[in-house]
Amino acid sequence: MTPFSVRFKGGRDLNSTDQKRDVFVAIADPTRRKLIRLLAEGEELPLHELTNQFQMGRTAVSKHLTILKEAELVTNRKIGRETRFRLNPAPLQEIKDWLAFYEKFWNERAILLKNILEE
Amino acid sequence: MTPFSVRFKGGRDLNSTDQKRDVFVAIADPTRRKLIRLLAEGEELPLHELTNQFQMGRTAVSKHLTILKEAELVTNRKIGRETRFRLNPAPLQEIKDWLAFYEKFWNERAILLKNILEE
DNA sequence: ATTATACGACACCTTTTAGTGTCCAGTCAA
DNA sequence: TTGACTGGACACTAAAAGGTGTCGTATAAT
Repeated sequence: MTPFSVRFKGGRDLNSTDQKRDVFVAIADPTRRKLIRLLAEGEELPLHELTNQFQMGRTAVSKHLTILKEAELVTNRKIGRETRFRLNPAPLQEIKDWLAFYEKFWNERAILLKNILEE
Repeated sequence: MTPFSVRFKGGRDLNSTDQKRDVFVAIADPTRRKLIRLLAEGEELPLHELTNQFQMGRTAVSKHLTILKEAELVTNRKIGRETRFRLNPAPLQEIKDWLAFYEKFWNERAILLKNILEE
């Protein structure tokens, strides 16, 4: 193991580990959904303040935030000694689009059920 | 009366060990999303036919279907020697509701961005 | 009656996930 | 300057996830 293992996956630009996470995976974890909720309400929050809202340690929360960041659901910047996080809801659009496709199926189903009941 | 179990939102339901899976987790896996897609298009499909659509073995597909079933996204019944699966899109409503809450945030954000651009 | 198909139930393996604790470096406050 | 916050970077671990192969048993086909 090299001390600084640089791994670009597909010719990514920039320095940081831009792992490109699946949004579906990102929102699958309840802790991460709670983080999203907190950031939606709290505008911009530092790590330690977010950590206060959980029973787990700072490291764990930080990791969750990293995953959210990789899914681009969150951005962060350093202010003094703290790192403040902000929600970016845009990637949720993908979920919405995915759902939209199936919406017609549960409408069809509802109509079907209604017809059956009317017989 | 349908031969397979009818389910309601909060109500208890019939025989099996209903593990109650998180819908968010259920849709996090791409294989399971593809299964949902196939079942949406295919009405009612047996396991072996679903398995044909993947490179993995039958056992793996079956496990994914179990998870979908535990999330109540899928129902199944035995016809002769085959087990046929059917989509139940209803639980997707939970995802939709969850998204709806954040929709206002990305609208606010869009408005904010628009205002900035107009300056 | 025999053979092929479909699938549940296991046992098993590897990788990922979600958490921990420790160490070190900036930053702020006294 | 000293000392307390804040958090990044590891190293490590237990459990869950996602696969595999095999065996036994209904069912269907010949």
